[in-house]
Amino acid sequence: MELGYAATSLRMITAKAEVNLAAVNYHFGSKDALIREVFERRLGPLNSARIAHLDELELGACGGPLTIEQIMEAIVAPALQVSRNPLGGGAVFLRLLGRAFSEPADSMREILPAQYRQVVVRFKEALVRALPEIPDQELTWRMHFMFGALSYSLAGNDALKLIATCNLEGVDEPEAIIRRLVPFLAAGLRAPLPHAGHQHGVPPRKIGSVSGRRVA
Amino acid sequence: MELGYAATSLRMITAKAEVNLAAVNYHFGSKDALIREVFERRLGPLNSARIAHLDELELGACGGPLTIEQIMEAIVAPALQVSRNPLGGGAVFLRLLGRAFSEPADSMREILPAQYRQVVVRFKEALVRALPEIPDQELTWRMHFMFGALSYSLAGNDALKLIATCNLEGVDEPEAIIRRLVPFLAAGLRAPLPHAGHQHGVPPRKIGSVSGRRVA
DNA sequence: CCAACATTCAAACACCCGTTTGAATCGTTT
DNA sequence: AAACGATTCAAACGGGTGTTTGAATGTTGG
Repeated sequence: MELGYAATSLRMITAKAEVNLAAVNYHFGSKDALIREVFERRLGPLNSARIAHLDELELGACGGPLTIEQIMEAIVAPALQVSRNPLGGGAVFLRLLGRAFSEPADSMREILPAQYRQVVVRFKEALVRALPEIPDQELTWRMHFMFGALSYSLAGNDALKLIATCNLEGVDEPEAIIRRLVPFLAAGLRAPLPHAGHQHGVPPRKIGSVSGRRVA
Repeated sequence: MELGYAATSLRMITAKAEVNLAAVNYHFGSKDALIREVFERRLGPLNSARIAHLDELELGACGGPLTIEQIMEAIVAPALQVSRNPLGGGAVFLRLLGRAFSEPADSMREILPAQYRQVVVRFKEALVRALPEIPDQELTWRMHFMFGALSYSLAGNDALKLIATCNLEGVDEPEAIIRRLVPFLAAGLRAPLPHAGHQHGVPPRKIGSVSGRRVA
């Protein structure tokens, strides 16, 4: 979580765990297999809980579409539960998970899609029903943005803390982050379509047309 | 961009550049100084162009507040210009930049805040004037989300391509990404406040209250 | 109690890292 | 042409990496 996959050595890990270096290769086989195990143990139950939560909500809706807020609750509430339970990983695992989404290591690029495939399919279906006026392609993009903002925020990037002009209260509390993020994302998901007549937004031709040659 | 800072060796870089290994230490001093130079050369002009673009728009607005779309144009248009100019870095630099935001290397955590400080201050001011009804704290968070989603999307994370249920057209074209992202973010920035009064937006008791013990 | 297996451990292995060195080469100037 | 600083280059340096090894130590079942 702190240094990234490549820069974190097994010697650091085994020293912190007060365990012999060879133990990880004996019990897991390799560094790759170790990190894979971590995500299977922590992310597996989290994503199962998300799907279970969605199941409950859809059962309660009696076949009708859910609201965006309900769908996001099914994503977010299980994560908050993890963050509140130090034995199940706690807030530290959520930060690790956030970072994992932009981890360049090959192992991670295999692990995450495998772990999220089911979640993505189920939530996509729910979103399609909740937002019938948004085309499929567009919705996929918006889900992409949603996962991006969520993972990025949970990662709690230290670089961006320094960017903030005022002290952000609760940067380290997932609950505070999510309370702010959910309305933001819900509004984004519901955004009017760019080319759908009524909203002029930014004319596509105009974007990038103002000269940027004033660069110092 | 492909492997992250730690996993990319100077031997890979110098081999690709068909240059002697010692050249980077001779001309730059260290690996850290090399990557710092890359960002000063590419990100410096980009952020200067963003500020210049914002200046022009504010000049045209005659002291009145800008629209969200205009503000986002000032952020996005210079980036698109970079992406269209291979000599100035091209789309590859935008992807590198996106990744840099979640790069755990120490050097990066110094470089980015330094490069973005001015940009953040100016755009924050513009947003405060465009959205007077949003409290300062909330707006800082939303800017945070905005930068997060922007960097994440530009990074073009391969992991998430596999998550997509349908083929995303234009994943590799910054223009296509941004055309989709801007309305999403604009709507997010304008989102109604979770609670008209003060703090506790979503009642904490409700979110996450559905039992998650069904976890498999 | 002892054989048989499972685990721990210190040491070594082969390899890659960023950086340094000192000689060879290049370009320019006197 | 000679001298001199700037650059290139192959080689080496010290150190860190993931992984393997083989002996020592636990732990369990007959």
